[in-house]
Amino acid sequence: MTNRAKAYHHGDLGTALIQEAAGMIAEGGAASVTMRALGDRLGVSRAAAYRHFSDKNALLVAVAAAGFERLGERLAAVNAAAPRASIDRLRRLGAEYVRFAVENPAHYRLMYGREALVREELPELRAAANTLFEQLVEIFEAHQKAGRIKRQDPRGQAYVAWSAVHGLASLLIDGQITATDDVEGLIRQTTRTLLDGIRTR
Amino acid sequence: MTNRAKAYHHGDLGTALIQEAAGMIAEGGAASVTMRALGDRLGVSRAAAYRHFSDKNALLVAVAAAGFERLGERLAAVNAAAPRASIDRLRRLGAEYVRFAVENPAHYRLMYGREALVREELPELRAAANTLFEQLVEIFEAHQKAGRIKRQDPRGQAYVAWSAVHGLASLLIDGQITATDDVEGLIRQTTRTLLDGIRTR
DNA sequence: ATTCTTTGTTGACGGTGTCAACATATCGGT
DNA sequence: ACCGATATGTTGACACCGTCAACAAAGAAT
Repeated sequence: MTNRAKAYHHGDLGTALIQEAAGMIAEGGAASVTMRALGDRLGVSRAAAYRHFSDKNALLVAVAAAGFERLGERLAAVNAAAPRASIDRLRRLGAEYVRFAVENPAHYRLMYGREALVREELPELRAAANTLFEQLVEIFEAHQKAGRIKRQDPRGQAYVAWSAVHGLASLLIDGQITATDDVEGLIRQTTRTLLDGIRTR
Repeated sequence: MTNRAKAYHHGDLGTALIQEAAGMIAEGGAASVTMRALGDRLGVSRAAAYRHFSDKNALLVAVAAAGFERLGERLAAVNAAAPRASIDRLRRLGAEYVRFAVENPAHYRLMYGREALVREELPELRAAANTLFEQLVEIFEAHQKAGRIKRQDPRGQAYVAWSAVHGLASLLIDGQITATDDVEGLIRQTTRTLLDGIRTR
């Protein structure tokens, strides 16, 4: 009793809503998430969610935030597994980033797109995205000190790298690249080209 | 009479719908486009559009197609203005691409995103996007023959380049890059890094 | 002039997010 | 053990949305 996590009638709706919504997004895209359908799936009425989230938008923001957490964990795992700060580690990070996006297309779109989420200030999401980005900047700074990559604004370098992987991920996700070709090869070519442009000669 | 363009009651609704919808997208995003609001703006009823487009989706597809046309024109202008096939021309093309996206954020999102447009086969859009991409591939092939860039699959090179500019455009558009910094500088750094990775040493 | 076809309007339907009013379950203090 | 307060869930209603069927009108064709 007083389980702290489970409470009241349903037992931690709120987190259940986030998980279920994430599942619906994975199955049918963000557009398939409906307050009514969501309630049905959880055996709860259509308005129940409003005791936990002010808005449908707020719920989706929470789902997106959970996505940032998962992405962060995967990148951290790569960081831990790869040999000490090397160009190869950068390559692996980029590849893992794109893989996450391709494996969770609708979720990734929700995280970074402005279509499904309202424009308002979303400090929660901004913070999550920023944390990831700042880590990337630090990695570039470390590589600069080690003399492996060109000395220039590391923030700019991070933006460029992020743009490349985000762009590839987006084009794959949105079906712009008819990706029956091997995706891994494309990822490899992208990271290699990018790092060739950044590393010292 | 029989003006061929203007006809019947309104006078070429259809193209008027496309233009007005494009205007609404520019002003308030794709979500602000509503059959009712669209009709009001054109002094026409909510269902009038259905004599010209089978669907709201079909209308948006037409708007997106018009966007591809405008983008194509701008890139063609750069192509015509820049000195004969040079690395600098590549740089200018990339920069112009990103500028178009930043100047028409919602329209660009509509063109390349999968959020507002339904997943169905959209041969019209695919053809428009493909035309642009194939031109890019040809440019890379020409540069390879001239020995200015590395000899490898030009299609892959084109994908990488496209990913970089598309990624940068998307991050800027969706407010992921707090772009109070000079955007032009970021564009320059991106294209320079990318080309450094592609060109011969 | 009459008919046909194209174009536009109106009313209606089901679906959506959201809110106010209501109902109930749990908690905290006594 | 009770009881009020609070947190949680339900129901009915509203406005808005895309879309369709039935209707009206305007131009084209004969």
